[in-house]
Amino acid sequence: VYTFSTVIHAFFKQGKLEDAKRVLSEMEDRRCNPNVVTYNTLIHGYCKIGDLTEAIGLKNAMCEKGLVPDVFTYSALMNGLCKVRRVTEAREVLVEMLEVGLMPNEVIYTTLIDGYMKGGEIEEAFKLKDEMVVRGIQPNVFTFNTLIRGICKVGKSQEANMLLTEMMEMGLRPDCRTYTSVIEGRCKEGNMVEAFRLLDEMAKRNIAPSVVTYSVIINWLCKAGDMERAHQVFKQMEERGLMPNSMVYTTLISSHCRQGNTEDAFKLLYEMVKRRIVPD
RNA sequence: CUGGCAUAAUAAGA
Repeated sequence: VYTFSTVIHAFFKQGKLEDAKRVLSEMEDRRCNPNVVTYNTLIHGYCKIGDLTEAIGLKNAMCEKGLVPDVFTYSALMNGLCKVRRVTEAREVLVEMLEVGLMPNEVIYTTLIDGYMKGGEIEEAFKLKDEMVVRGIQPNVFTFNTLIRGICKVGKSQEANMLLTEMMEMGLRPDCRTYTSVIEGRCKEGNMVEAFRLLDEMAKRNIAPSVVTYSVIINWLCKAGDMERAHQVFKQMEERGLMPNSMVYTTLISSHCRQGNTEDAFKLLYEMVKRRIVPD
């Protein structure tokens, strides 16, 4: 069962839905009964491709076979529902969990919080954070990153800083994603000085910026029309040994195009092709 | 009965 489940997972990761299905039927042919993990893997796979009908069907099927859904089952389903903007239904799944006596964990709550945040229901997201604490579930770095990204998106950097402080007081170490969100929040306000100060602060705290961190800064410099500094940061990124990806190139290329500078745009396109970075 | 191995959540462009 372990082997089959692993193979199904691998196929889903590559988007090979048909192959995953074939493995499942082979399992059944060999009377190797799928267990909770097998079902969770399938449910997660269907959720990722947005096929909630199939995912929900599988959850019902496993119940009919006498298998009991666990937190993995519920979180996969909730995440799937959230990603297709069916947050209310995701919430109902949480209610169902509680009804059957399953204790939600920080993953469950973070999933829902993210669903509400991305749906613009910020107040509800924070209510859930309080609710999890009341239940004795500690928010973790994922939870804080989700909250911080959400409020940064709506331009509340001050509140983001308060959350940053709060998480550190809890003994949680902000990571690269935490900073990337906060940096984008500052960029969005047009406060590049603070954005660069935060990049510096990361270095001091030994938190390595990623390609995404740099791409956020590059993107906002481009938006401001400051191509010169955008390229400086691009260079800095490469000097740190980070390989630019197609997203970073797209940011620069489209910005050059908008400025009517097709020459530099093509230069970059050739450069990325030469470096075996596939344009998308 | 105890333990181990497979499955779930967070950041950027067009």
